[in-house]
Amino acid sequence: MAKRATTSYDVAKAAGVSQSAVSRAFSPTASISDKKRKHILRIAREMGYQPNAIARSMSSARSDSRQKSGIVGVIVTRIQDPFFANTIAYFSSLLQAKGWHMLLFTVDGPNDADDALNSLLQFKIDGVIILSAILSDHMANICEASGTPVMLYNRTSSSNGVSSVQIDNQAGGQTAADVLLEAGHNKIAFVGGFENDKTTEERERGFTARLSEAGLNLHVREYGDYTFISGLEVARRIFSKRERPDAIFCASDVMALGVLHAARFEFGLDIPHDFSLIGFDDIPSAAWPGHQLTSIRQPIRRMIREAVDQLIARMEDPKLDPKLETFPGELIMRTTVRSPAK
Amino acid sequence: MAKRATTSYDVAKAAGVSQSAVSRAFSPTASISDKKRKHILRIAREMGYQPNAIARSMSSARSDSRQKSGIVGVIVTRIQDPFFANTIAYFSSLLQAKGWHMLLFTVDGPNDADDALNSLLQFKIDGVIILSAILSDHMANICEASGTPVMLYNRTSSSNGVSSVQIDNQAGGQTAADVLLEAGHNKIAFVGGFENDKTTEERERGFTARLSEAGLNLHVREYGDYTFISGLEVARRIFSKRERPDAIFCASDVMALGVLHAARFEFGLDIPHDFSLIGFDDIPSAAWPGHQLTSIRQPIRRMIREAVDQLIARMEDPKLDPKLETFPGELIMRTTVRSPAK
DNA sequence: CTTATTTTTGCATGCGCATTCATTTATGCA
DNA sequence: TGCATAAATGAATGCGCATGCAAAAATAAG
Repeated sequence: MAKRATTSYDVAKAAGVSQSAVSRAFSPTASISDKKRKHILRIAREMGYQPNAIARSMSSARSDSRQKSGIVGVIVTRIQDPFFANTIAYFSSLLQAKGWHMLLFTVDGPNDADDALNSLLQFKIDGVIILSAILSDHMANICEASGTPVMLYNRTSSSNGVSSVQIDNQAGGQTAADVLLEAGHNKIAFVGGFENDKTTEERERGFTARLSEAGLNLHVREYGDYTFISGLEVARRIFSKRERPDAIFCASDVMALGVLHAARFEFGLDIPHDFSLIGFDDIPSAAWPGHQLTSIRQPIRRMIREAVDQLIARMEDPKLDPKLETFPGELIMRTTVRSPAK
Repeated sequence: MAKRATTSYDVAKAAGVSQSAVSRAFSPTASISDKKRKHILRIAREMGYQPNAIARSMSSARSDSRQKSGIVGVIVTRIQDPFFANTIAYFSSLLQAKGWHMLLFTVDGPNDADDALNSLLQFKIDGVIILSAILSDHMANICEASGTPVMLYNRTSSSNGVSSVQIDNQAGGQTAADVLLEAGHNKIAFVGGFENDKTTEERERGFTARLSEAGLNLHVREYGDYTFISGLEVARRIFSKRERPDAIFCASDVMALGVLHAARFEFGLDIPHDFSLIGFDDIPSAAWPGHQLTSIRQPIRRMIREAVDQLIARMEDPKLDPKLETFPGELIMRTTVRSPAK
């Protein structure tokens, strides 16, 4: 029992028609009589025949200038992070709803996208989405040359042919500073993700710029790695020192929650009485009753919808120019920042 | 500028060799001189040539009985759930480490796997992993017939050719009951995921069986939908009633955390003084300082490793018989169950 | 009923690669 | 140096499908 899958030839023979007819039966726009199509589809179903998507994309390399695989490559870092998990989930459902498939590639660091992309490109994917990782100009050019549109999500780039969708990190940092300043704080700390991370840098820049305007310097600056654990550790370092800050801005909610848990449950501190805390992203757990974390929300649904629409448009019409879009964050006031009327 | 990708013919011409030579240069086992291989690879790199994986899997349909795409299909429900996000992340990294690619398909309900699989099968994937969804016998047969090994994760099945890896839900439920019984509780509640969900059913069965042995009936039984919000809602229902339970077993940590937050921060209850709480899965946030949730841990690393190894083995040797494996859960005692010496 | 037109249909072909087969070239051994 | 053997090479082929093309069938018009 050779497990060869049934092909269009098998179906053709069984239905007493040509292979072309079978092919046309499965192509909605092809010229074929209704009667014959129905007949073929019936036989095909009986035989459990499904067109081979691989072969299909092979042959479509003829007419089109490029093969169409119906596959979008997605490169992602830190998929276990709730923020990214949500993002992927939404990307996936949107892509799927529009008939695209998703080839997922996880990478360790933001600089590993190149290798992953190379690997993905072998599949002649129709487009790529890169989450929170950077792309070398070299790879961008290769994609451009092969006509593969690239969508950078959470990062931006000036390379040719690269679209991007991201949050306004700098403005978000400014907003955070405004809130803390208005609440009357002056010993303010910043907790970043990685030290040389673009996202962290931008949020920090916006934050410190506004502090400077108010004549303030950062009281402490610490870095974690965007995980809860690292938030915990950063907090332990911060609160073990003699002079504690009276406010902390974390570059991500996940880390902010780490700080919150360490402060409340390990140091017995009261938020916002002992210090104010503000995060970034507004992940679902920021809103949990026991957290009530004030945060800068990313409108991820809108952002992802935009990213997908944009990419699909470019996949369907390669001549379209890429767009670089930036969305504003939204301050979500909860209870971890003390009120100005202190 | 026609954006046709460079092919092995292009490289061959540039290198002054035959197309076969180029193909062989990229095939580690092929017979080709070192000198020529190096030369070809150099030219190929310069031209940005990458073998076309699609075409490669097309042609491999010749010798093998089946095409090899190097792609594993993964069908998953509720990807935004932290438990699943972690699971996917680990699946992805393992698969990738072994040179496989992952075509991800998200489905809404546990019964939607059939459609997804049909869609995936068109890509002549080499294997499928189905997370927490069920597969009809019909589809199982189709996979069997096409020689596509199936791995059911978190579910099991007696269909032909289907492997499975799952936690021992029933034993887990029993353990939870034991812990609560030993702590001296007698007004015990169960909170399930979906009402007709296999996982919930099994955990509940093990749990109530043990309670029965101790001469106890469930004090309350409620169902959510495996989300934090639903845990919150269930807790509100439970604690609004006059007679509150003195212990709650939740079919998942996510819901247990919902219950915990509602109880502590909306009802001002003390855990475990007012009631004991136990969850299932042992997700990372169960261990957060402010939660310290007692739970039944799933050894997901080991389980996933096993699932991947098993699937790969079957993809490489289709004659291997599928295995059905069940792993024991491990009780992780934290602080949400009161100690027996009350 | 004939001719012009439109719709259906099958044949043949190529997408990019891996591989078989026959041939050529390099290597080993006496 | 000569012959046997092994390694390297290129030409040709097919994987399963979509599609251009020409021929056939169906339909419309006269």
